[in-house]
Amino acid sequence: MENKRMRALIDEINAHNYRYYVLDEPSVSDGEYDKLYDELRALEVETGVVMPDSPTRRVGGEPVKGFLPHTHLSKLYSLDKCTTADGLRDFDARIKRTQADPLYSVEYKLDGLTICLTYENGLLRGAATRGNGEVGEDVTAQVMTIRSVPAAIPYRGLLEVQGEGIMRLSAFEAYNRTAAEPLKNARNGVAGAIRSLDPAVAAARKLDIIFYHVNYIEGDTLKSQSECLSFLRENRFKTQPTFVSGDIERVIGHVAGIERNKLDFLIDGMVVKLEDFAARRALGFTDKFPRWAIAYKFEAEEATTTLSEVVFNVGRTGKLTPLALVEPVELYGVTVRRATLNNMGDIERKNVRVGGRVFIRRSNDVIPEILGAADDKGARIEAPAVCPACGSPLVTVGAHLFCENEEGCPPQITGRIEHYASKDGMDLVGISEKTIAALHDRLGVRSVADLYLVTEEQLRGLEGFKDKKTGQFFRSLERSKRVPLHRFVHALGIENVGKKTARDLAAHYKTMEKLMDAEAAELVGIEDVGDIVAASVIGYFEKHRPLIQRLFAYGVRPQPVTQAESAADSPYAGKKLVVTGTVEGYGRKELEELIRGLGAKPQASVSKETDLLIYGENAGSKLEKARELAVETMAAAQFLTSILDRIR
DNA sequence: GATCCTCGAGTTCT
DNA sequence: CTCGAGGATC
Repeated sequence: MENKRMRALIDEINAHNYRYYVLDEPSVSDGEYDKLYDELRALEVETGVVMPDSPTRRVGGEPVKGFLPHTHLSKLYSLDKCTTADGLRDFDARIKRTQADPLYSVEYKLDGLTICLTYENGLLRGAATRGNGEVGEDVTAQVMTIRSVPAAIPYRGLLEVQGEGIMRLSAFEAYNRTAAEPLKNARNGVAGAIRSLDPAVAAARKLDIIFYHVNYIEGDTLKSQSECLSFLRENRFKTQPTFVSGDIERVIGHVAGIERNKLDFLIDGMVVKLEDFAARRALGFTDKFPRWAIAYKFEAEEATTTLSEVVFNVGRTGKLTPLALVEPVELYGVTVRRATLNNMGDIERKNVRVGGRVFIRRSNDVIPEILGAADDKGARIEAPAVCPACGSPLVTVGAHLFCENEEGCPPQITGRIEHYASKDGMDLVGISEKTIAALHDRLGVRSVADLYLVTEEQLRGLEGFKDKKTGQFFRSLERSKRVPLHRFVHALGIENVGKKTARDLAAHYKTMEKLMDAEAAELVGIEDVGDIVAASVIGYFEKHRPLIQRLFAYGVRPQPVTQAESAADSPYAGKKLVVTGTVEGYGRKELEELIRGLGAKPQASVSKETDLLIYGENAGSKLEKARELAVETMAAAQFLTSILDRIR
């Protein structure tokens, strides 16, 4: 009985919320609304039942301990961009090479935080940030506090929708009128709130969210952007008006006519997308961007400031990078004190001088960049004659200056150790930049091999190294002794050998011993390895064989990544997996082999014991059954992406 | 030899 | 993200 009344109350309150927060057409007085809400809350307390789409879940709840990773159902791409009308004309020309009469839809490029919502059976399952496009962070508790996010929708299938979380300027100003600590700008207002572990922060900022894309829908039933937007609206998502035209000149006119300062939210440009989905599919994607959309970005906010000094930093490769220190200046809410100047050529081109004024902006609103000189005052910037860190003579290679004192130049030594310890290298958790500096200065650590000679007694002598950090230090080093070969090769920091080339080399040679004896002819035979990379590899081992032998002596044994060994740390190890549907490029047998290779068990049918169902094209009853039994599911394409590292 | 794409290396601030 | 440069391709 109570349940029935609760259901009715929830539906009524959600309907009022929808009209108020999404349609902006209030339908009840505050008093009436509060009455319904209080009655619902009382019933929930009485029965101890809180339904999944209850509005009382929106108040924020307890702070969370940390963000869990969330894997998106399909990859979220970023957009290619341009800053001029000609950029849009080029885009139009590229499209017209393959599409006869393209139709474009144009919308605001909102300046906030991209958020991705997953719905299943009509209920909000979770919310995540964009992250790297494949894996984001689960921010469900934070996003739940946004009133325009529907807790329940009419559509029943599996759905992932994408929107931009924003803080309206009116909300931003209202917040700052009373806040103890005012926000610097509306964008930081959203990003900070969503990234705060305490959902109450998000609740207090009165955020909003506007949707523009269906990232995943069962059966791919949508045919165009306008259908996509109608679908979103029918399912109670807030959308923005779009401008549609097939004439790029009209698109340019529309974009030029936008009056940013009349809007109640921040935008940093306009997005032009191909309207028709079949046309989009025909164009496809580059590695990073869809070929069927482009972001036209407005000029970034610029400021002028005084360049007070130029210092030269030395990196792990010995490369000197000029860094401009400027009078602190506010740009998009953060105080900028430094900006890179890349190289001497860059300084010449920009004609900047110490003591003179310079134009500065944050490129892509993130990394500070000096655009050029704003006056002709100040003193010329001279290239240093010797290394600022060690006093050695310098050489010029291409556009850059280098210090060749590999063994005796402190920033080069610590830089190499930092690279070795980095996440993509040996992943020495707890051996940070600071720790490495202390090891270098206080304990005389001069190479990555020296790390393994540090004693507990020595470490405890350093500031801040009590039980916890000391334990972590030695555990990290111990763990590193069984690192996969490709990570070890990357960690060495061989010139021109990064993550991808390290992987290729490891896959080809299988063991460190064979790689160390590699010959030029064979190296060049490997795809994407040419004369220069081959010479780097051979040169490295000629010089550093003793270092590697020391590492071997201390117990470092890089592991060839065979299937059996990759299984141990596979996230799928020991899990029961079922495959359904067809997967392009893979036979059923091959997939089963792949699954075994991950240390998982392939099964024929879905049961409640199943850990994960992987579905390809034309998936049928197994997928339905998995949903019924609440078995986790994953698109085949995504599964394959997630194990890319382990296939070779 | 020019052009496109991809990779490596270095980049700021909170 | 941006730059410069290596590799592949025509």
